[in-house]
Amino acid sequence: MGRGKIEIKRIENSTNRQVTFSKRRNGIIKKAREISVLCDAQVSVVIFSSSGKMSECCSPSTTLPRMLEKYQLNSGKKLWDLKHENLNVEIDRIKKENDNMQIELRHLKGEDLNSLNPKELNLIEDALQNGLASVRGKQMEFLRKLKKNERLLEEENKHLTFLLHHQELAMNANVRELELGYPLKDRDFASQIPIAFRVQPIQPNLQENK
Amino acid sequence: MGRGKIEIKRIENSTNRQVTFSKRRNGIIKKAREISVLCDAQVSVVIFSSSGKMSECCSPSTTLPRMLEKYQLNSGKKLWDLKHENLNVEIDRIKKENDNMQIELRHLKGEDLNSLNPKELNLIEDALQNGLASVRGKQMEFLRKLKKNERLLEEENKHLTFLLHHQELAMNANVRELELGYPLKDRDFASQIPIAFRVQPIQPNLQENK
DNA sequence: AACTATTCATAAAG
DNA sequence: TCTTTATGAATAGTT
Repeated sequence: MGRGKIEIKRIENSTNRQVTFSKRRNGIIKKAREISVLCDAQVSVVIFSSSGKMSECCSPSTTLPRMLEKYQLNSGKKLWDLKHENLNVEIDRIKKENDNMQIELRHLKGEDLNSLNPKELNLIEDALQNGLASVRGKQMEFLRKLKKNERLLEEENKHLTFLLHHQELAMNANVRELELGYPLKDRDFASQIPIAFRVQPIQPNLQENK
Repeated sequence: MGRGKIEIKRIENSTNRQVTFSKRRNGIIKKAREISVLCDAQVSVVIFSSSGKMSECCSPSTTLPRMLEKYQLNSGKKLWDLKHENLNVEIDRIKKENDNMQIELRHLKGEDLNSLNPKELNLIEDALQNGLASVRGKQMEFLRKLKKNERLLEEENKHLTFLLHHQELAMNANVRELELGYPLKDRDFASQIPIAFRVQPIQPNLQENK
């Protein structure tokens, strides 16, 4: 169809190839639409050009996924089930792992022990003792840290209290001096000291961890 | 194309429809092959007739699954990923469960305790103590069962020994009687007693479980 | 992208 | 279903 017959083999001229592709692709898609209307058929066409550009066409009465579902049913070939298979295998693997851990956890919590023999019980006992030792070690560590912290804060508190006391004494002496020297001037100097710098009661907000 | 132009609408005559389907389907598949060769394109055609019969055609350079993979990449549309999605969600769910259990297990075994606060440590300590109590309870149960069993076996042994002893005495008396009555006949009656019925030393093959 | 000579596809009939 | 055949459609090469 055209000015002369052509041989069905790859068109070497790139431009020609591209043009022919475009024409024939349109032709195929048109034909696909026609058969689907004329013959009540379901058609799916997917075409990739050599440059990777995609064209597709699917009968309006269906969708590509539905077509492919039917395809699998009809041909027995698997299109995506291979991937499913892999995922299912993975799921099974993890589930098994899960079950094993679940059992181990239950045993460590002292559940479902009836199926175990004395040797297995001993292993679990050892694991529990080790765990307990570690946990208690960590607790002791915490306790030591807290106590050390408490001690440091107490010392700092003592020091601050001492400083405050001295400052107060010095200030009182100063005020008295001012009162003697300039009885009516700059009298409320103390009230100009910001609240934050006044003496506060010691309230170490620490909790003992027993 | 043919004896007169046709309108593109469903062919009502069933036979005609079928014939036209067959012809046009062949035409489309031929065209698909041609474009794939001429233009170095990848083509996939899937056609279902109204009666459900399937035809397909795919460029020899590829496969339908690969085409569909490319299709998804290209179009962003999901063909089978909906199912994958579900499986992946399931996998994630189980993996998360797995991770949580793994962490719990490690904590119970006294590992990775640094990230825990004292309250959490206490909870783990409690769990370990409960577990230990249960395990030891079960071990004690075992021990009691074994000891009880041992006692029963010992008693049975004593009883059997007693019976054997008496039987032996009775037998000896009998033999003597026989020797006196019939000095030379049926003399080795004792040697005819099967080995299994002879007295055996008590060997309780029990292990103490400490 | 449009044109056109030619081949191809196919509708209808056998 | 297969073949034939007249005719419209598709398209290769050209502009």
